[in-house]
Amino acid sequence: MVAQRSTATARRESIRQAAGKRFAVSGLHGVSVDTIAREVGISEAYIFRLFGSKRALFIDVVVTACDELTAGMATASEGLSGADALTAMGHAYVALLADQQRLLLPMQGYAACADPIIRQAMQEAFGRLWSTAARASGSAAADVKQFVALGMLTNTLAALDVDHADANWAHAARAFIPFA
Amino acid sequence: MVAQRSTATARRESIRQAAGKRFAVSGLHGVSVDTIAREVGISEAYIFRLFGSKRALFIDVVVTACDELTAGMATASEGLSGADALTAMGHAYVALLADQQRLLLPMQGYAACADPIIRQAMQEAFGRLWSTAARASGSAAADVKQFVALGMLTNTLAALDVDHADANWAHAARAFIPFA
DNA sequence: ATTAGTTGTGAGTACCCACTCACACAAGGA
DNA sequence: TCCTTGTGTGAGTGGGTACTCACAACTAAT
Repeated sequence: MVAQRSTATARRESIRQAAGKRFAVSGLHGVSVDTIAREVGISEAYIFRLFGSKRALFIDVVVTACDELTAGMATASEGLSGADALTAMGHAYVALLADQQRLLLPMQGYAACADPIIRQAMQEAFGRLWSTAARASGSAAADVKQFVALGMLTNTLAALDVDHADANWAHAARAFIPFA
Repeated sequence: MVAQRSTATARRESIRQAAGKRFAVSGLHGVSVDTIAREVGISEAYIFRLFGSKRALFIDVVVTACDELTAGMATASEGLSGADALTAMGHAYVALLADQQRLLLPMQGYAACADPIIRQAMQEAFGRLWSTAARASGSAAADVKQFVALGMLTNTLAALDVDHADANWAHAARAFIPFA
């Protein structure tokens, strides 16, 4: 019973899509490989053939999400510097942020850092993000840290689903979001 | 074979200790109730008797950690207001932060927010933290958000174990920490 | 048509998990 | 002495989990 043949490359991509969606909300240990396989419409065994292990798939997906954020910010700040660059990156961040998955995946990556191999990968990805922000903005280290900190707060608010929460603090938190 | 009798209250407390330690690094799904039970030196069954479910234990431990942070900040800022209050709370945060567990537990709570019951509890705990910061500092909403954002960044850096990382961005990140 | 390479799976294996329940042991009061 | 109350567990149950492997089916080139 073979529904539809595909190339390994294309399969890998649909697996990444489904895995990203699931890992983002449930984390590494909150979803089984079989669940992801069913969503893609293939067998569990084939995921292991294509990615080797659940951990490898997780790292692939999470690091990609981080690097997309980094790349988006680098593009946005091209030709700018200092506060202008940070503002531009902030806008880029907000634009990417419409897709909550991109915020939740890094957070699930941080949460899974008990595993040394995942931690190593996350340190590198976070380092690229930080360095990109630092390079673009010039030398104002304090601004960079505030910028990255706002990003982390945004991740947290996404996890808390503050958009659908109704409380005083939630309104206050939402109000800040377009952080330029 | 009964090693040592104890009161339920005391048992609950040692379970919270062990569970906090494990949940902090591995998250809700990264550790089994049996592992925690062995660490305490009791049977798995007794944990379920005392806490009802793994989720209830997780919420208990994580929300307690959040509220300890909140309480610490409230105490530190007593009698102060505005920037002074935020500075005092920052110092209090740094003091509590020596125990990384207290930072990692909230983050594991955010990461587990796919579960609506956990999300509800985390929203409330986060709301108390935010409101406390807001009340203490007066009305400068922007400052409050920056303050909370730095806290979130600190959580992330703890997860990444930046203290033991050796890279340019890691040095820069560490440099900021005593954020007054 | 045969071969060789790639895509894909069914059926495991060996173990782990949250949770339950009937029951045991201890201690104080009547 | 019995009885109640609270502390504690052994032995499950039913289902899940990551991962493996022998093998099938399709495709393209010779």
